[in-house]
Amino acid sequence: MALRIGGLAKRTGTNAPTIRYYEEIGLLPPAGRRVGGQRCFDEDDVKRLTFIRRCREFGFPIEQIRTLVLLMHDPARSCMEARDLAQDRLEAVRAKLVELKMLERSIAAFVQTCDASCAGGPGPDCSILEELAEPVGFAVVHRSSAARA
Amino acid sequence: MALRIGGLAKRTGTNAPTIRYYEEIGLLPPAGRRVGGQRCFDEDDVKRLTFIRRCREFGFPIEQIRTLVLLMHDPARSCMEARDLAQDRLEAVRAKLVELKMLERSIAAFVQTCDASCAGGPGPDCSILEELAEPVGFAVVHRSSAARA
DNA sequence: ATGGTTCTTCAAGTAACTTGAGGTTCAAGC
DNA sequence: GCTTGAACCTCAAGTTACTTGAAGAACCAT
Repeated sequence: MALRIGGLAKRTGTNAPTIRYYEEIGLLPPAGRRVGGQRCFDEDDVKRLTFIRRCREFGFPIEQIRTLVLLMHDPARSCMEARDLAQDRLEAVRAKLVELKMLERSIAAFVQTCDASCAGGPGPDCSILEELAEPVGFAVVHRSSAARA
Repeated sequence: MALRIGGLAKRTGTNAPTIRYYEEIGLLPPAGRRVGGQRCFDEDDVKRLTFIRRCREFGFPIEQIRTLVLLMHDPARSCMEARDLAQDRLEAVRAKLVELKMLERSIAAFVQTCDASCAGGPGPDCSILEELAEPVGFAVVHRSSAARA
């Protein structure tokens, strides 16, 4: 059952140096060692690292994860505090979603306009890059594309 | 018309140190100076920096922006190459959107479950944090929440 | 025992800035 | 003309979350 670092890495989708890094910053406890000095891990480590990686995917900064990990060991007060952290993250994620959707539209419009106006070969009249530099509002959309959308 | 760094910062929504940083790394050309040594900028600088910031909002890494800026000065070959860069970005943004949507669902479910099971006060039976550590697939959803969704 | 993979530590590098220290210049008021 | 405070200057170091590289030790299969 005892995993070496590469095994833990594979199980959790983490790079080995990242695992050492987490240990170094105290996000993971100092790993046990075999005779030769190599780290060894067990299923609890898999769980803990899985939790950490999932939180990272969720966009939690490391310091918040540290808090969560501490809260996990104090079950009496953990739940609502964790909930509040998660609520914050949720709002951040939703804001990011809105931004990204706007972004997607803008870039898609850019690409389409490019295809439409430059497909026949690049000419000196390609003004799309110029337009990107126009300081008008947020949306960066070619006029013809804006009309279409 | 001649702006100082603070004016350019305001016009483009950039911090002044960031502008200096861009100059340092050659993303902006060395700015002209007044008698006392302060940088001065003109409308062209506003355009260029606006372009750069917009690209950053789009998630372009600086090195790609450097390429784009160079392409802008070679109009004969710029358009399709810029299009291809934008296409790459578009795909990255779309992938990120998918990830974020999954994330949003997961966190929302977490918060809801928390509200439902812990609202009456924290008890030793709150296992939500435990579940986050379960290495089952990507979605981190309480079983009851998963059933609802 | 030998070779290839995996591990070890330590140091430095990465992106894209931000922050701080310590000093100069500018614009305005008196 | 002088002073004051904001805005500016340079240079250096700090930030986040890792990644990469060097040089060597350990493990495992043949």
